[in-house]
Formats: sequence, structure tokens, C-alpha cells
Amino acid sequence: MTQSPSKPVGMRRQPRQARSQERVNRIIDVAEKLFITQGYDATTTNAIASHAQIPIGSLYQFFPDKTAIVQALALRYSKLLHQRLAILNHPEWAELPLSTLVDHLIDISEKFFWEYPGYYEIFMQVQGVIPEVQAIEDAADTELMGDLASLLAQREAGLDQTDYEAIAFVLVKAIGNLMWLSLTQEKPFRQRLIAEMKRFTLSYLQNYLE
Amino acid sequence: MTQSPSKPVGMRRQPRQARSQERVNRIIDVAEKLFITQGYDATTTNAIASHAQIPIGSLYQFFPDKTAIVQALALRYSKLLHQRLAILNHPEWAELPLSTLVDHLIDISEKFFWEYPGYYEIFMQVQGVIPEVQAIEDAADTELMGDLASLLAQREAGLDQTDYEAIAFVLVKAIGNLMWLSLTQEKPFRQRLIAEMKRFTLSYLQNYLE
Amino acid sequence: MTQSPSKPVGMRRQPRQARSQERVNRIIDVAEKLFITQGYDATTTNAIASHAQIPIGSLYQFFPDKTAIVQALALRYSKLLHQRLAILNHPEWAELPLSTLVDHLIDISEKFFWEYPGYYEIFMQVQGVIPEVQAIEDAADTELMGDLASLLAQREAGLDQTDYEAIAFVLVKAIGNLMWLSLTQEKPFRQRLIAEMKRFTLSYLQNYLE
Amino acid sequence: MTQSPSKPVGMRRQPRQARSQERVNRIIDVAEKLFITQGYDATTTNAIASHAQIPIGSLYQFFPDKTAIVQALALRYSKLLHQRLAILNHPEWAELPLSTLVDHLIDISEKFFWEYPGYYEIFMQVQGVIPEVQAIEDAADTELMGDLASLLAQREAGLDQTDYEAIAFVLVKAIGNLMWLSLTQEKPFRQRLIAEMKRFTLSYLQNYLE
DNA sequence: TATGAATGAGACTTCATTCAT
DNA sequence: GATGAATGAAGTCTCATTCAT
Repeated sequence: MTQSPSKPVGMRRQPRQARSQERVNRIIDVAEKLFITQGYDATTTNAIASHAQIPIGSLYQFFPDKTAIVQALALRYSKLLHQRLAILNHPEWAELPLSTLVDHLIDISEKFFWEYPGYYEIFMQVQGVIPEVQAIEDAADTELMGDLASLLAQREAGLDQTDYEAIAFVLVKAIGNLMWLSLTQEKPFRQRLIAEMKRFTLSYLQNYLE
Repeated sequence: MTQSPSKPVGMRRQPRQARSQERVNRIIDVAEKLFITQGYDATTTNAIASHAQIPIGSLYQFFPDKTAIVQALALRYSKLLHQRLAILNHPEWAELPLSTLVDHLIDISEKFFWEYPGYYEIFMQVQGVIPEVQAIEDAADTELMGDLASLLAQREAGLDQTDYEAIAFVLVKAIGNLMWLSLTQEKPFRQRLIAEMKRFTLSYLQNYLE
Repeated sequence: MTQSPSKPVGMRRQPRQARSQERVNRIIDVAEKLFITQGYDATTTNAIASHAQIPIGSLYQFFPDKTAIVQALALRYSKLLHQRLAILNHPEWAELPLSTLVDHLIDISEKFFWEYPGYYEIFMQVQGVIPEVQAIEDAADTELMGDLASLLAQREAGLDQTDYEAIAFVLVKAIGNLMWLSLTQEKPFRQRLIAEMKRFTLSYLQNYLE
Repeated sequence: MTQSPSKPVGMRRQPRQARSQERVNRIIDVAEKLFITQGYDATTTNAIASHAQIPIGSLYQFFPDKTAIVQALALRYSKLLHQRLAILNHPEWAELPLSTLVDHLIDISEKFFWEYPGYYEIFMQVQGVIPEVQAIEDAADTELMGDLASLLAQREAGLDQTDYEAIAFVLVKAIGNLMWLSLTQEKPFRQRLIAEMKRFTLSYLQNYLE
């Protein structure tokens, strides 16, 4: 029952809630690491708890079961992605030259995958086993594709809605997969892959939009 | 269909071996289905055995452990892919118009993924957990990329070896991923995706080769 | 009965620990019985658990695997033997007439083997199969031989160190074996064997020390 | 169906029986080695068969079950011991000086244990688990003790039958155990142990017989 | 008679989850 | 609410033995 040193007046319950939030975050952080390094199934809830330095009983107070942890992780990724996507809707993006736009998009993607390598990895592992996670990531991808489709539609209005959707689908999935693969490549080849992604994206879009 | 060199007609031991081979195949077939529908980890060896209608002990007479089953499956995929690739080396392919070549390549890929939907799915699930499977599938992909790079080099000799390799990597991985994703889409959208893959590939190659 | 330094009276966690300790002891007790009656290999962990009236999962919370149970048992024997040996170092023992000393030693041995018939039995069974147990029992025997050698050296200083060691080895092993064998004999013959061990030991030592 | 090269006339069934006997021997030889190195339980019947280069089915034609193999081994030891014991009944042994007699006895024992290290080892392992083996080895030891008791009785007739039996029991068991232990000792200490066995045997007997 | 593939009961062990304290 | 010892269903794999060929 250690008392927190300088408990501020008027914030009685705050520390406890903050502590809880911190614990939840620690659990998700640890789970992310373990899921990536050992795989979802090989990671035990007890291992997560002990690495997070949290009693197993407490873990189950925050998460009803093991799948809830991946779900929370997926949700966190989803939110992070959503934040990054805000930039796509800035009006000035619609006016950039296409090649500059493509450069920016790929660079943003690269940054995201580099920071959150589990986004793809973990999703792949639980494919079809945890429907809730699938739903969350599908929604995230759908949002991403929607934003990309809108962006494209703003530039060149001559296509159908379904055209934009198909293009966005192809680009989002192809780039997602290649980004993820590039993570484990040697640096020179990784950089080459980034360049290739820009190249095929640009040529694919030019083929459509011009 | 191969006859062992000097075996008397009537083959005393043939039936037994044939039975064994059939059992092994049945195990791999069942495992493929279960791995796809329930996931590798959620599929128990007893479930495989009972679905294959053989006793668990017999399963372990053919496969030392559970990982050996995925390995065998990966190997089977690998061989099937290898067979399909033979066609790429036919000299006439080098002389087709680029768009026709691309059409053929995508159609072949589609056929393969449609027939063996587990190729990608299962590989993804055991990523990093069963190194042997990773090695097998890496080798298969490497062969595929090598063949594709050669095919491209025959058409247009103006690029570096590393260029062909990068292009082949990008196409194999991106198309592979999109093909797999297309499997779970409604038919109209799936067909649209096939068309997009052709467009995507063609514009990317034209950008390079022309 | 060591008290942990600054623990309030009433010990909150003591009951739980006591329960655990009691369970561990019960496991070892049951294992001892089953190992003796059915043999180490024929004794299943589930049998131990159910005879000890605890769930199998709990057994594995205390012992990482089946060998750990024999190890704990060996360690317990080892400690018990160590306690009994304390008496050998009492100075007055060095001054007893040889025949009285021998009588005492054999009587102590008999008591020990009678109380812990598994000491020898189980050790024999796992010989060379569980190195850890071998190490524990070797250490116990080594201590016993060392104490005996010292005791002899105190009485008659005219021999080499290696002589004392050889004598101690012979006596410890031969008496140990005979004690164990005597356990399964009818009472009259068992008592005769005890007498013979005294005679045997005394004549052997007299031959050396006088 | 290889034909044995030079099948002698008039011995039609002999070769087959000889082959069987040779197979049985090979099985027992291999089992002896494996039981010693890996332990009785850890040695599988299939391992025995394959090391003996005999089909498992054939093994079960000679031995109804696994215990029958140890039994056969015990029986073989028993017979070998019996052969060696024949020498004890030669009249001249009764006339040797006691110390010479003891020397001879210990040397014979050493030879036997050196040649058949499994005699003791395997017996220990199956203690109480395979009653048949226990019976066989008990009988062998009983015979040995009987012979030794007779030998002693010939030299000095002043004791009871039970005295001779007790002495023989003590010596046979103590020496058996020490011989076995000496097998795994470094050579100098092993030789020292042999000498000690002679010493304690002689002093023990002198104490009685003189 | 000889063979060895086939069998399945059962051994050891794990781990998500609970609940008494 | 917080804790972590306790639980037991279920998973992987073994191996003595059989029996169809």
C-alpha cells in the first residue's frame, strides 16, 4: 500500500485511473512486442502480465479474455492510422503535382509501418481466427481506402466511384504488403522498394488519370 | 505412374505403399482445409487424424510432429508452383506483346491461387514460427522471381540485374497479396481486381521497359 | 521455525504458504510411496496428483516436471541424512570403545533405512537416468563417507587419508546395501543381519585399526 | 528369400533353428546394451529390434512381451553364474588356505561382474516391477549363497546352518554391490576396492572360523 | 512362418481463466 | 478493487503389441 508521494488535493480518484490507463497501455505494449516476436498463440496471458509487471488477475480486470488484448491493439493501430490520415483531407494536397502527392503518400505509409510493424504482422497471424480483429482492421483499411479514393476523385472527376474504389484497394493493399515485407529487408533493398512503390503507384495512377 | 525399373507384374508391396501414400495425401488435404478454416494453431493433430479417418498413431508414423505437416503442405505447394512455372521458360513467351504476356501471367496466377487458396493463407499464419516452412516458401518465391526476372530481361536488355530483381520482387509480392485478397471478394469485385492487377502490372512494366 | 524479520503478528500470507507447503509435502509423500511400490516409471504424474488429492495443474505449479519430484524427494532424504549425521561429530563418540561405536553406527543406520526405505530403492531405480538425483545422492553419500572417515581418523591416526576413504566407502556402500536388503526379510533374519553387519564392520575395522 | 550358401544335406531344419537361436541371442545382446545405457523403460522394443537388425514382428515371435526379454537376460546371467560356480565345488578348494580361497573367490567375482556389468544394473532397475526377474535373480543368488555356505561348512563344521547362511548372505550381497560400484570407478580406486573386499572378507571369516 | 505398418490408450504437460482472500 | 494460487480440459506425442499380407 505505498502512497504516491505528493498526492494533489482534488484529484483523489485521478491517480488510480491514471494508473489503470498506464497499466492498460503497458499490457498492450508488451502484448504487441510478444505477439510480434513469439506469435499470438505462443504468447501466454501470464507472460504478458509478468512482462508488463502486472498481476494476471489485474490483466483480466481490464481485458475479459486474450482476444480482447489483440482487439485493443488493433483498435489502437486503427486510431493511430486514423490520426495520420487526417492530413490527407487537407485541401492543399489536392493541388500538389501527382508525383509529389505520391511521394508524400508513400513516405507517410513508410513512417507508419516503420513505427508500428505489428500492424500488419499481427493482423496476418489472427486472420480468420478472431473475427473482431478482422472487423477492426477491415474498418481501418476501408477508411484509408475511402480517403484515398476521395483524394483521387478530387483530382480527376472523370471516373466512376467503383473505379476509385478499385484503384484505392489495389494501392492500399499492395503498398501495405510491400511496406511490411520491406521491414525485414537490408537497408539498400528496403530503400529500393520504397522507390519502386512510388514508381508503380505513379505509373498506375497516370495510366488512369491522364 | 512411374514404374519401378525391374519389378515383376503383380507388385507385391505396391498396394501397401499406395495405401500409405494415399493416407499421407489425405492428411495433407485435411490439414490444408483445417489450417485455412480454423488456423494452424487451433487445428489439433487429433482433428486432422480424425477428419482424415486415420488413427492418430498412424499420422505420427508419417509425420514426426505437427510442424512436419505444414512443411509437407508447403512443399506440395512449392512443387505445384514449380510445375506451373515451367511454362514461363517457353521461348515463345518472350515474343508475345507485353500486354498479352501480362494477361497470361495474371491469369496463370489467378488460376493457381484459386486452386490453392492455402498457399498464401497458411504461409502468413506460420510466419516466423516455423522456420522450415518459411525457407520452403522463400525458395519457391525466389524461383518465381528469378524466372520472372529472366523473362523480363529477355524482352528488354537495357536494365541492371538489380532492376529486374526489384521489379520481380514487387510484382510477385504485390500480385500474390492481391490475388489472395481477391479470393474472399464477391465475384464482380474479384473480376475487377484481376483486371486492375493486369493494368497495374502493365503500366508498371511499360514505365520501365519502354 | 525461522521468522521473517519484520512481519506483523497474524501473518497475512502465512496460511496460503502453509497450505502450499503442505501440498508439496503431500506430493512428495505420495510420490515416495508410489515410486517404491510401482516404480518410478510406472508412476504417473496424474496418479501422484490424485493420490495427493490435488489437481494435476497444481502439481505442475510446484514441480516443473516429473523428475523434479524425485529430485525433491532425494533432497529431502539428503537433508534427513545430514541431520542424523550431526551426531557423528560429537566429541564423545571418538572415545567410545570400538565395538560400542560400531553398534551405535549400525543402529543409527538401521533406524534411518527403516524410516526411509525409499532412500536406497528409488535411488537405484533412477540410476543414470536422472543425473540430478544421482548428484544429490552422491553428495549425501560423500558427506557420510567424509564424516565416517574423520571419525576413524580420530581414533587411530596411523593410516593414510586414502585408507580412511576406502574403508568409509566400503562400509557405507556395503552396509547401505545390506540394510536395504534386510528391510524385506522376515524379522528374525533381519535381526540376524543387523548383528552380522556389526560383526562384519567390527572385524573389518579391527583388522585395520589394531 | 536368400538361400543359405552351402546347405548341408540332412540338416534341413537346422539352419532355420540356428538362425532363430542367433536372432534370440542378438536380441538379448542388444537389449543388454540398451538397458544398461538407456535404462529398461527408455528402451523401446522397436529400438531393440532395429539394433538387432530383426523385424519387430519377429522379436514378438520369440518373446511374448517386453518383460520376457529381461527375463531371458536374467536367465542367461543366471546360467552363466551357475557355470562359474561349478568351480566352487571342486574338492581341492576346501583345502586351500583361507586367504587364498578368499582371493580366488573375489577374483572370480570380479571377472564375472566385469564381463557382465548388466547383471546387477538391470536387476536394480526392474526391482519390484517385474517379479519374474526378481525370482530368477533371487534363485541365482540363493544358489550362490548355498554353494558358498557349503564351502564354508566344509572348512569349519562348528557352526549352525543358519550361521553359514547369514555369512554367505552378507558376503554375497556386500561383494556384489561393491563389485558393481567398482565398475564405474577409476582404475586405481577400483583395484583398491578389490583389495578391500578381500580384506573384509578374510577378516569377517576369520572372526567366525577361527 | 515372417514381416512391419498400423493402432489407440494413455503419458506428460500447458495455459486461459477464476475466485477466495 | 487487487491479487496470484489454483484449476482441469485439452493438446501433443509415444510405444507395446497386433495381424493382414
